[in-house]
Amino acid sequence: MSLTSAELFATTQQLSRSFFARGTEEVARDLLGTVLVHDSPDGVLAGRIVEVEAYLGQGDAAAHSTAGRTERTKVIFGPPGHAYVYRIYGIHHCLNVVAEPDGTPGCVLVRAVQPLCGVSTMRRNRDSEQRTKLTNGPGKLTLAMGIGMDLYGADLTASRLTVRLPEVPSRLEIGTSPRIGIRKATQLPLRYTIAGNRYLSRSQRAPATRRGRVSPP
DNA sequence: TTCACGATTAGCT
DNA sequence: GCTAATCGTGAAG
Repeated sequence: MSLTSAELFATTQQLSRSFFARGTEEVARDLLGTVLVHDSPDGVLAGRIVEVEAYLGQGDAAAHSTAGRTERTKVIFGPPGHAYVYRIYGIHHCLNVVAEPDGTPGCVLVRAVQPLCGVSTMRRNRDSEQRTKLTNGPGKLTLAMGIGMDLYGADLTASRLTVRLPEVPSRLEIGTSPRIGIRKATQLPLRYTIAGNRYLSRSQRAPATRRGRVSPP
């Protein structure tokens, strides 16, 4: 289903800072079902968040913040509700939502959304037709929605990039599984999905199939 | 200055 | 299942 931007704004409300100023895992789960909105030069682009991953500030070897505060990761250590955007493999961008109170690291990777607004623009941005494959991956959704490094640090409670809560809440069955594509801390169950949603990056994944040494018997 | 690497994707076999 | 594409970041020299 598609919405006009007027319908979108009429049926959702802006999330406040306090929503993001909580534990990363809690924020991650609660982001499912909310709507990511980019008021872009090409019009309003929006998608319902259906898949996320939590990256913890402590005890999580896979999190970028584990190496400490750097130029790239400084926003993760700052106030919650801001965008951590980074480039991966020199090719794609990934979007994270900063969680936890100011000074405490923690963020949530947005891995997939369900297109709601501006679908024709998303098709053009992605040079792809099939609706379910426009935004079903972290690199795909940023391209489809026109999200790049210019939005690094953007305030998700008041900027061109925001997150909004549907006024009519829906009951969600939340799936939990290990995170995808990482080399470290591969077993932690920090990936959350809206179970059975058609717009997920993968419906299910077997336990890490990364190449590497297998311990001898 | 150099260098290894990665929270991905598309297009193969 | 396998791999190329492609480059900013950050640590080391």
